[in-house]
Amino acid sequence: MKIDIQSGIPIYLQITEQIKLSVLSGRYRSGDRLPSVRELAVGLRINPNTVVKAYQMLKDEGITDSRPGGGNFVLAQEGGDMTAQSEDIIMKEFQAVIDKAGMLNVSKERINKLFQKILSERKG
Amino acid sequence: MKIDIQSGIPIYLQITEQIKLSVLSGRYRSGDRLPSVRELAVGLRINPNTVVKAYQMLKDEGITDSRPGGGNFVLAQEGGDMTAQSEDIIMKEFQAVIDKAGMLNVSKERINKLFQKILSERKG
DNA sequence: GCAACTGTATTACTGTTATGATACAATTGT
DNA sequence: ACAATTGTATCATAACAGTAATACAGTTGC
Repeated sequence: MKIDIQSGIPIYLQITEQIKLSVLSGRYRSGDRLPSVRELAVGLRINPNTVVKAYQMLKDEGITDSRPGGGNFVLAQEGGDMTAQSEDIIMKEFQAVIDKAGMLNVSKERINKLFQKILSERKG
Repeated sequence: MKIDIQSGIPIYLQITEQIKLSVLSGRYRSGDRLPSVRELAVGLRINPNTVVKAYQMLKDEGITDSRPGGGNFVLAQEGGDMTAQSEDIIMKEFQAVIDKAGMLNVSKERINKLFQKILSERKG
């Protein structure tokens, strides 16, 4: 897990975001245990209370559950087609970038040109 | 100009961001006067001090200049190919979305499919 | 000249984010 | 049983974001 202190995005949100992505990608599966509060705090060199806040949010959103002495565990994501959820996220982000490109007067053709250039550099 | 209170992004950053984009797009040209501090504050229904902070940042970055009693004016952007700068911004954002799609195990072909779907819905 | 506007400065208050230290109760592993 | 680890709770501190009210100095327009 990576935290960007400079980004201005609250650390606890960066943590929840990345764990959500990990669940969507299958990196975390139902029943898996997250790193303990103190363990993750040391690993990221942040305050344990910040991790607590992130874990509390995940619990509130029904993504994980926790037990004192036990840990934080990923819950089964009921009724969710993870592939569809992933693609929804990506499409929304594409929409935002395309909108911004429009504001900057970049033509549709040029947008596609730039995109293909970036995509072609990607492996897989 | 639009401000999203819910986004979590500081208002003064949203203002500087949008004015920078307006300069890049040619909507604001060298010598143009920005809305006055109070005027913009009323228009966006935010505190004048928040606008002051945004305008101060633009001044610090050499994008505008200000005179008491006068206003805030856009400075000529020396040595900058605005088209190139715009495309740089867009490409970096595409890169980020493609990276995230990769983390979510979306294939290169599928990424392109999703992108074309969004782009085709765009006019222009 | 003068009123109305401009940017700028100061002080005070609230809420959020993050850190730091400490404590307690429940689970785990041996 | 017992030590170590776990989540949880509390209190204090600091920095930042945003609001609010007020004041001052310079420019503009009539």
